[in-house]
Amino acid sequence: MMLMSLRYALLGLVAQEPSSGYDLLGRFKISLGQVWPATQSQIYTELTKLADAELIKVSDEGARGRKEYSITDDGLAQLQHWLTETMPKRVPRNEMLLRVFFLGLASRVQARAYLGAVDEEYTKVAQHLRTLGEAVDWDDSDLSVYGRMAMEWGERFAAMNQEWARWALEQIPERRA
Amino acid sequence: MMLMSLRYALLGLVAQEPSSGYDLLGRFKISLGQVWPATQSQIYTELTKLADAELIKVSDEGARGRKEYSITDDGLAQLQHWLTETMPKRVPRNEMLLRVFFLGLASRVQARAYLGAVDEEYTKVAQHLRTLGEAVDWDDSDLSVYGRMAMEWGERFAAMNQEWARWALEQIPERRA
DNA sequence: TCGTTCATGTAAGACGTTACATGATTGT
DNA sequence: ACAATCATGTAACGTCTTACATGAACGA
Repeated sequence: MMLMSLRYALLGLVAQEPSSGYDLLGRFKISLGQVWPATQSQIYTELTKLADAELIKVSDEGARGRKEYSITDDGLAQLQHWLTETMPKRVPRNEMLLRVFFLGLASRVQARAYLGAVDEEYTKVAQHLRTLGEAVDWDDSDLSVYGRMAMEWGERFAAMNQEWARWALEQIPERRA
Repeated sequence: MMLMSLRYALLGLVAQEPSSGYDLLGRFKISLGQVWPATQSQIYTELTKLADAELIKVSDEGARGRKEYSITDDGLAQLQHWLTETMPKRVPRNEMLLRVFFLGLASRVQARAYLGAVDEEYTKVAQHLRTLGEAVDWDDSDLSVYGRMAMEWGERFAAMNQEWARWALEQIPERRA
């Protein structure tokens, strides 16, 4: 069984609101792209496939060749199946942790520098998310509720990484014991 | 600039200890694979490329066509550059969170079931990591120190996800307010 | 008119997964 | 003898990234 998460990401966005490829590109840039990145190339290619499979259909055509897609009944059914009947099975890749495995090949100073950089990085992410969260005015719509949930996860993830990085730094004494 | 994390994962493992493809496959299965999965096919293909690029070399040949690789000076230099001079730039994909974005398309009952399943899933992961951590006897070698660091990250990550899932459940009242 | 934004599409290549294929060695 | 394990390699296909290519419409 193939995974095709991008497929469901697009199906989900189109289900929330009929959109063109260009619209979707923007929505990936500002929100979804932090959770499931996709390039312009990928989006247009997948939209064509989705339309061929009749999971979405062109519901409107506008200026400059704009094609607005809407979800079909079939598409909605598949989306809901994915959402409620399946669970993620891929082990997520983590490049930051991959380096930790090999930190023994660098000096203590370098290892400490790395962990310090991780701490700093997530401090920035945390700040960025806080700013973003304050800029949005959340209401009690589904989009707000679940959007905030994703945002909260991001904040907790950033905090967890910071705390871990600081803890990890303490495991490597600056000078040999 | 290409990313090639698998390349560095293999370089790192070979640097820690000269290994055959088969050896590496085992090490991915028990530890690294939780952070950076790789299949048998990928490992053998990449080892050939690495040897062609002279970042590793065949240092021993054994029974059954076994080829043991060791890292070269060039390979070690590139590995250390990656380790100390570069930082991850990819946005990690998160299929679990992707679904959260679209939970508004399911019923409250289904949304709650999903978050409950996330909680359960990470409870299992947490237990598994605890068991694993107790089974290993950690010493004060680099491999132990940094291995434990990665393990600690996993435990904190699992705990964070559990706490988040429980918090998220509270955001969706069982009955309409 | 001229730069920016809107808008779509394709090609090449890197990276990842699944499946197929083969055979030697070891232990019972 | 036979099963399990050790050991390597390739093919096909799917997914992702980078780059190329084109042009209409809008606003200053």
